[in-house]
Amino acid sequence: MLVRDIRQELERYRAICRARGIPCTRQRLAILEAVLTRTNHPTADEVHATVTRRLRSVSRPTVYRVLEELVEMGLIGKACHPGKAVRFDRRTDLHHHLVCLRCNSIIDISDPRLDAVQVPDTRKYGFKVSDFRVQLRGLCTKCLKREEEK
Amino acid sequence: MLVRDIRQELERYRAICRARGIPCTRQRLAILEAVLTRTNHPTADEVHATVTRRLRSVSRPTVYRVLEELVEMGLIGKACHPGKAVRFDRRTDLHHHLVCLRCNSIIDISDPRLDAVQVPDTRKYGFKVSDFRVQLRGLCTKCLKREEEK
DNA sequence: TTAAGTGCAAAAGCTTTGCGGGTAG
DNA sequence: CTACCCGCAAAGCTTTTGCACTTAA
Repeated sequence: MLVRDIRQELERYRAICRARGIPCTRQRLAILEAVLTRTNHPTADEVHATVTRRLRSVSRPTVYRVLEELVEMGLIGKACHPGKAVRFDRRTDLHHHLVCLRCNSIIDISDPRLDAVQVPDTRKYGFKVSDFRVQLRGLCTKCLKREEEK
Repeated sequence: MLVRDIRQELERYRAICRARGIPCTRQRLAILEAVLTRTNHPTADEVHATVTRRLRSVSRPTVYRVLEELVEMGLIGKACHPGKAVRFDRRTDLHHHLVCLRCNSIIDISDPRLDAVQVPDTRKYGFKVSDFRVQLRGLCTKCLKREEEK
């Protein structure tokens, strides 16, 4: 993500906070910036590590609380993955994922043909679809290499 | 899954164990059966609860170990989801998921149009795709209802 | 018989909660 | 000034590890 776009997102966040009467603290801004700056799909703990590099003594509970709040606000998303720690996604627009079944890492991909998926009727499940992701599952470079070494 | 199919899968498991010289214990059979019998996508803990109903005193570590082993063998899969506890999937064939972003529940769906997704070239990422899932994300019946009540 | 599997206990890893002091508006 | 946020500590879940005993083949 470009520095310009990150600034813009942070400004948008400030506006939303003002509108809702939520205090826009240094911690909140640093946490959002940490997610937007990353190119992968970090866990809460990884975000915490990034944030504390700049702003010492931001606590883990605050990171968890704020990340959840940012998801609620729709500024970031949660990524679907096969592992155990929740992973966050700086992108909320239509895009897709390469998911490594060995190390659970996720890589973003964009492809117009994947965007063109026809969402089927899910009314019989009582389920309301808001968006979709195509997950291409397999092995990433690292895990592939380790596999070959065996 | 039909009782007949479950029997068949268990038999297949026995054969694989024999071939590999792995002891086919009561615990292993009970754990595989527990996953195959469920219609949802249980966590390891939920599998443990199901198993201990029949076979008292199967330990949690055993459930975790065996589930991982079954995934390695390709008899069951892991489901991608936005939550924190790993979820298992009795189906390993091509199918897709409705994923609730509120409660992380997963519902299987089959749709020929979703199966027809054209997998793009991922060589530039060094990533080897083995299969794919389309994840339709949104809110399940329960969470939708709770949302309306607010 | 014997190699491997299992249960137990404990530790490690991830996430949430409650509360008193601190701070943005 | 005041309501809300934050850090701390502690608890709660989820998963893994090491070891001695048991068991399938």
